[in-house]
Amino acid sequence: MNISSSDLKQVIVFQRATDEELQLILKNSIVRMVEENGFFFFQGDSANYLYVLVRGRAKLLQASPQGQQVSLRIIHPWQMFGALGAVRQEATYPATAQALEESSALAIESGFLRALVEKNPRISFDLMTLMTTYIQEMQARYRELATERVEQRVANALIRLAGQSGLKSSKEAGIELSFSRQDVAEMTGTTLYTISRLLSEWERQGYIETGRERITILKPHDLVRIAENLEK
Amino acid sequence: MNISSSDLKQVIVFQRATDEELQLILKNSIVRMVEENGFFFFQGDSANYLYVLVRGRAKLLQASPQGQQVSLRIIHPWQMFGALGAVRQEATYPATAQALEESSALAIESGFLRALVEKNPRISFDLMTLMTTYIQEMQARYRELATERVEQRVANALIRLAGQSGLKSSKEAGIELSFSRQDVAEMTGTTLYTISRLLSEWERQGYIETGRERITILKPHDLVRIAENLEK
DNA sequence: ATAGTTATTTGCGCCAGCGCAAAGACAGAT
DNA sequence: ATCTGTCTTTGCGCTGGCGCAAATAACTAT
Repeated sequence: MNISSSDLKQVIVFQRATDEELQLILKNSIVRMVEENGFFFFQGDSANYLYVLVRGRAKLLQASPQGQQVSLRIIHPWQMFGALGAVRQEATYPATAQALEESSALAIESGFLRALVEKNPRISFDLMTLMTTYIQEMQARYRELATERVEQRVANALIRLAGQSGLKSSKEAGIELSFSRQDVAEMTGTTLYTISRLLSEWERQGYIETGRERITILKPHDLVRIAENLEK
Repeated sequence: MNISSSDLKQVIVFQRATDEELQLILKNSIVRMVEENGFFFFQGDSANYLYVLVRGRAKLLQASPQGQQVSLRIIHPWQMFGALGAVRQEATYPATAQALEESSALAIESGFLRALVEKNPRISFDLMTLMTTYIQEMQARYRELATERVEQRVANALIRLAGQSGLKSSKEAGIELSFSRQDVAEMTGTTLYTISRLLSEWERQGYIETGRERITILKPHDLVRIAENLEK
């Protein structure tokens, strides 16, 4: 896998970096390949690298002391992950990054990134802006988890996923998502069983079509209606 | 209320600002006084100011479209709030800030802050570091809400509040917190009724003592035990 | 094909927590 | 001292969602 500096421009935080800086980033990083279900790093590992996904898909997980886990975010190509730990010196990753399918990521040395951020205020500002969007998204999801019922949370999660990763497959065929029931449960703070029952019901209603590790959204508008939950 | 530049050094993000910068900050800001239950800003307002609380206590709320609300954070003196909106140009506040008691805050013009951040990389870096702590806290609370039972979440919330705002009142008398049952419910994603029942039970057990808008922690260690929930 | 592995579905019983309603407690104002 | 508004408590019934268990379906490797 060869990565050029023009590829790196797809990373929001590097959009305003100079070509020299991009070259330097490439020089101070390595590509790591991870097979399906493999890990880029674990919660608690010392945060020596910041990653940019270049191929595949991954998820960011947080585990409770008892071992239950929630999914914080799905990572798509050219998105950064592990940046939180990388900003502060001697930090550890607050979450685990696991590949959903065979994936590759550029691993940039944390120390190098810190130096870069110090020298280039535009990169620093863009990274900060990215962080504000994370905070807002987490706040919104927190509110959702606290105030909304499972139906609405799941509808919202599917809508969000459709917007991020949805491939409009052959026309009329709907938006296809590749996630297991367990994955969706971890994203919405519920259980595998409840998701299975809910998706079955939605399939009966004709809103979606399901398969093994696959959900195809046929009627996005109906999901939006459920997410908004006008009646109580 | 007169604020000196040395007061401002208590603000984490301004610790490494120069005296000149601090003077400039004061020159570009005004003090706003808000009575109990009053608002500094509402979710959706255009984010023209970033605030630093100088006196009193406030909470940051996020409301659902149906009007239910959750508390995202309790704000104590010399903490910043409304910073998220202030970083990006033409943003709106993602949450509402309401005073828990008569409070004053320094309102700093967003545009001025943006300029300051651009000029002083240390401030920018410290602000970014502060944001990483918010993200981590929100992620941790999200996980907690998704995986833990009410008892544990409430115990955790009280422990957190005790650490932040707890006054060790007269020795042996425990740590006193001033929050209504409704406040605690909004912090933990549950209801007024459940909090009331739970606190009554804990009072019977002797862990806490309660009153109108008051919770006194007598046995912090027992709360920690509940929060950790070793048995299922 | 066949066997083994992993993902999904569904019946069933259960209970944590919700939320109404009404009573009680507390604090401030007149 | 009494009134008024707000906060808190508690009985009661209910239900959304959990989670076990067992069957079934779908994919993988031999």
